[in-house]
Amino acid sequence: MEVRKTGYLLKLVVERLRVDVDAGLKQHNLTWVQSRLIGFLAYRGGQATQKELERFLEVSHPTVVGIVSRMEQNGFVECRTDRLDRRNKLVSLTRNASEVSACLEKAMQEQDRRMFAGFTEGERDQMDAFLSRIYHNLSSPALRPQSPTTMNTGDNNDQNTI
Amino acid sequence: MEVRKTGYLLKLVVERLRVDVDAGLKQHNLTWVQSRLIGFLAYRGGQATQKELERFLEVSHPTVVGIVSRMEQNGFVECRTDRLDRRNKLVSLTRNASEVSACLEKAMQEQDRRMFAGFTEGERDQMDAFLSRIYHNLSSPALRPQSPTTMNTGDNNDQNTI
DNA sequence: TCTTGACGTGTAGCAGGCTACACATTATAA
DNA sequence: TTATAATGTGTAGCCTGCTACACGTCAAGA
Repeated sequence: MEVRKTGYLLKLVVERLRVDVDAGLKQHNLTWVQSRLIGFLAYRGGQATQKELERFLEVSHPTVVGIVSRMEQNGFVECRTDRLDRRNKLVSLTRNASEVSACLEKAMQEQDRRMFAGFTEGERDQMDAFLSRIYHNLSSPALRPQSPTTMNTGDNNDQNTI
Repeated sequence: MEVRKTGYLLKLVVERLRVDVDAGLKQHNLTWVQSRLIGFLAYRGGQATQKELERFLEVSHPTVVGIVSRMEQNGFVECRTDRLDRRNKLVSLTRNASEVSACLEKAMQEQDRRMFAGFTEGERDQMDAFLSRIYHNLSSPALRPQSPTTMNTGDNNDQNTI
């Protein structure tokens, strides 16, 4: 049976990764994407607009709205309107979240260690290179004869340093 | 900033892959997982129980229930109770789905070609090997000092030939 | 100034994923 | 035979993701 190809293997690995990360994060009452949001805010000095979160997380804006509102409800972030541009909604870390933030960084490193146990430096680099090539293959609409849908394909987010 | 690691790169690639596949499948009013379900049923001669689907798709049973009921509503599958074991729910392809099935196989091959454009045979093999190693690293509970949660870690589905 | 467009956000509704619980049916053991 | 366990399915409720649409705010041009 030809169904289980590399693409599916990729999906399996990512799902396993998500489960794994979520398991470690459960004690903090956080999910993967939420922890990434906290990491980003911490890096940014504790504050960002939803638009910036959207670009960093690379998800749609309604998704950000949902995540932020849940995190606000759980006391991880606070929101207020930007006085300089009232369109912007400023999201900032609460004291509680800032304390959690340090643990998260450690947990991520542990995760990373686990994931690549037995890998040499060169193998990791090669893996990254493969993934980047695949990503770019899938991003380029040029090689795409089958369905010329005018989808989000030409999205100009490709300045991402992936 | 140390947030964009290989794990995240993996996630990005898979997301891109999903978007790409869904775009091609949209014309058939199907999603990725639905197309995989059809592929499996076709391979199985057109029929399987929900439990078998669950194992093949590697998702939870409520997820299967949702997918099957949506596909039933859209006329891709039909369901009936197994007379030999009334616990089983037999899911079978409709004539319509069988016709679509052939297109899907072709689309998947095209997808695969696109994804690995520029890869040598050896590089593909290496990629697969890397992914398998990562998968197993994440699956083994031995290397896991941080949170000894009694989660689904020890799941004995590891006879999967990944 | 006023209109028009761009931009950031919010809401509705959907698909796919999960856990936890409930229930019917079958298998097994006492 | 009957009680109990295992098995397959269903339901409730949650989170993450999407598209499509609506709305307020700011910017730029007429």
